[in-house]
Amino acid sequence: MLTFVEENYIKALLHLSSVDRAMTQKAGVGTNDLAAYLEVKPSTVNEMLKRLKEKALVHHEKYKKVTLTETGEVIGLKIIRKHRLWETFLYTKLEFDWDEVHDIAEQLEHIQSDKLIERIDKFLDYPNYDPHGDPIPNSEGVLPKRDTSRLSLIAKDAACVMLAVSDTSKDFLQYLEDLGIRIGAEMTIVDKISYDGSLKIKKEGALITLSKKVADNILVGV
Amino acid sequence: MLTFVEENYIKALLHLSSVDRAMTQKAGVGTNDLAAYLEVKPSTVNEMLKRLKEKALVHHEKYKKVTLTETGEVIGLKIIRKHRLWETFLYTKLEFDWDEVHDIAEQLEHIQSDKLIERIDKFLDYPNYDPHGDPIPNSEGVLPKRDTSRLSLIAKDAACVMLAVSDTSKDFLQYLEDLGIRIGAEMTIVDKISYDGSLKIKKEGALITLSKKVADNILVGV
DNA sequence: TAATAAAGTTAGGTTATCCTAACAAATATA
DNA sequence: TATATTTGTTAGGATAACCTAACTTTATTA
Repeated sequence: MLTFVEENYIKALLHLSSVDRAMTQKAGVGTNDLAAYLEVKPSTVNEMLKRLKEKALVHHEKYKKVTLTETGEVIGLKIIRKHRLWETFLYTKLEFDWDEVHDIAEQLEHIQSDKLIERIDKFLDYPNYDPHGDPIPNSEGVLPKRDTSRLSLIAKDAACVMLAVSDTSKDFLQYLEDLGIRIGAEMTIVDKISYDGSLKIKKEGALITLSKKVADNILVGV
Repeated sequence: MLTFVEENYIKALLHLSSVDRAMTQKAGVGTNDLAAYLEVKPSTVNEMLKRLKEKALVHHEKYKKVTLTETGEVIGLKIIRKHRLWETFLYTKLEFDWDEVHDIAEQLEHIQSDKLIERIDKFLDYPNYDPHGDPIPNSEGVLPKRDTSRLSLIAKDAACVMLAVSDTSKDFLQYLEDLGIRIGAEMTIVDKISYDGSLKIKKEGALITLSKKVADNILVGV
């Protein structure tokens, strides 16, 4: 049985290594990056890594990068599963907004009961994606797969549909909400400004201008 | 903000002092009793009481009994409210059995979000009693009141309806389940055996014999 | 490649929560 | 009421998770 804090380290490692994996090939995570992400000091991380290594949840050699073991990754995926199922529950059953669910799910994801999470899954009718469009691992830890692309990379005049966001900060989510941009929205790229990478889209007849930063964090399918 | 453990001490104090209050007048709780209930050593309790006193949650003087302050009691009632609402959620929405809900609710009751608990309350349509018949404090901490009596104290030939249990152990709850005795069941006392205090009841035409211990833990209304 | 900067580690300290063992006060009983 | 028993407290120690400060290794760059 892992502590609350140990679970957070595992989850952080999974998060940081898949962020990485998207660009490079599976580099492992640095002590400092992990410390920054968890908002603790590197020495604290070091100590914890020692413990996680003893528990065979991470690979770690002095002065090298950290990676999760097979076991560590399975545990991490289970926590992600719980987090995303709870978010979905809060959003669909309790009518929370999509920018409110993350913080509460951060707490709920640590509840220990396999039976509970399977019942929640059933209660929600086995959803594949959470309110931010993130995939929910099934009970075996397998993620549903689908192709997504950053909106900023879509060609001019192409049509696409919004599938997910890659930033779940309140600021960003509330901004999208204000613009009426939500998951499932269909849009067409009307223009791309090469100067600053911003783009103009058409959604339900309306024209909207989005900065590159915003367009980078919107994931779409074609 | 209280820690998980501090919350458990408050809840234990509330529980032990209301158990007491039922018999005497409001005696306060002893260090040893609290330690036994929480399954820690008296010295640990002592240390914690010092901290809770600093936070103005308990009254405590050396070698005397402990009582909750006004603030402490309000906090305790809030935790009880959360516990019982979660139990009700698990029972009515996720189809858990009444002997399964307690352990999971012990974890869920520590989730910090007023909005969440109010939404759960609404989702359940503002229940007054949990699956064991225990009253759920409202958002002001006020308990719904009603008269109950131990089944063991009901007169021969009297009819009554089961309202609650005063023991929520798995053993007891499963035994009642097996006997088909559940909340809302109507029954009549057919016979009382003075030798051992056991009694014979009639429920839906069937005769059932209950030990004094069992009858003590069934709460009924007339 | 040598110097500097960045990243990672170690040593020693703090707090919350637990423990055991020894002691003190209060209560029960002979 | 004197003694024994129960109840409550104190002292000192352990572990998890954090910290700062000093140090070592690796990476960068002049």
